[in-house]
Amino acid sequence: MNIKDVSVRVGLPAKTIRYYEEIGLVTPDRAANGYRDFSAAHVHTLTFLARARGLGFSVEDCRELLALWEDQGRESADVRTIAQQHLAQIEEKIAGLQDMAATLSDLVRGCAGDARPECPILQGLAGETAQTSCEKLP
Amino acid sequence: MNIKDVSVRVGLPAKTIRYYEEIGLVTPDRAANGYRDFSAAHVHTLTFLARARGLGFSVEDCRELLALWEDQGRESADVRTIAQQHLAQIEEKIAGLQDMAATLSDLVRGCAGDARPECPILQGLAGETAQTSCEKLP
DNA sequence: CTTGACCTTCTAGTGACTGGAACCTTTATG
DNA sequence: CATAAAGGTTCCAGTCACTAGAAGGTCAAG
Repeated sequence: MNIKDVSVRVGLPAKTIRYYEEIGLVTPDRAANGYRDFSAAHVHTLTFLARARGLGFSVEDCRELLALWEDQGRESADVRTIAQQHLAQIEEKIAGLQDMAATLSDLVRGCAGDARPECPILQGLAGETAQTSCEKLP
Repeated sequence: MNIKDVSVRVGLPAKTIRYYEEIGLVTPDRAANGYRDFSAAHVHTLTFLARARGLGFSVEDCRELLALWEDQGRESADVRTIAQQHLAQIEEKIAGLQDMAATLSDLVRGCAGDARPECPILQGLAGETAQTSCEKLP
């Protein structure tokens, strides 16, 4: 199967697939004309990669997961450990973003959004308290 | 003020501050010996940057916000617009991550974490249903 | 035979830094 | 006064995971 068909099937840009070959995540065969030739197994691997990357696993995580995936003798505990670590990271990220969102929406809520130059958002970003006075600056 | 002191004060690595100068976000003076010399205003700008970046604004967002911040005549509506767009982006990200977390924790929950080679996590990542059978593969 | 859609490789750019080398200046200490 | 350390400077290269674009080869349809 040529790269474009694979690309459509697994939902990854052709460029990305070539890149994955470059870094050794897939190694498609080559046809006589030099075109990459992907087997069903390669497509399966790429589907795996697309999904894992979509779930936020880093490429190096993916490499590890792929190795486990292809290793018939691996312990599912290893996989579970990686997944759990990753889950913890995601949850941390979510918490961080929620913090951000809360701060930002506080700032937005305090902002009249009119033509006056006083803007609580900028004041907030500048580290001031969200009041109009500037006298307490350090 | 020398770069290290600024670095400590605003909580940005010296390298980052130099980088911000390179891309034109701050332009500290220079002492006779060639050292960067930061005024209180520069420190204030960097504090602003640290905070805005910490809230996830891109450097280009920051450039825009800085311009608004320094523009006495700007409309607070402009700032509000940027902040709201950003807030929307953050909320999208959170939703995406929550999706991920849900999928992953489903997978983790389904995984015995023992020594058997069947692993629902890998099966899930491979796009299979989380059952032990492989017969329904496309 | 030509057109257009593919394919190939290669180089370079992105964002937002970060690390390291090579060298200069200031300050404290023996 | 010599020296060592702790700071400063510039510049080049690397990170991550692609992405863009150029220059050229190949293939199927009309």
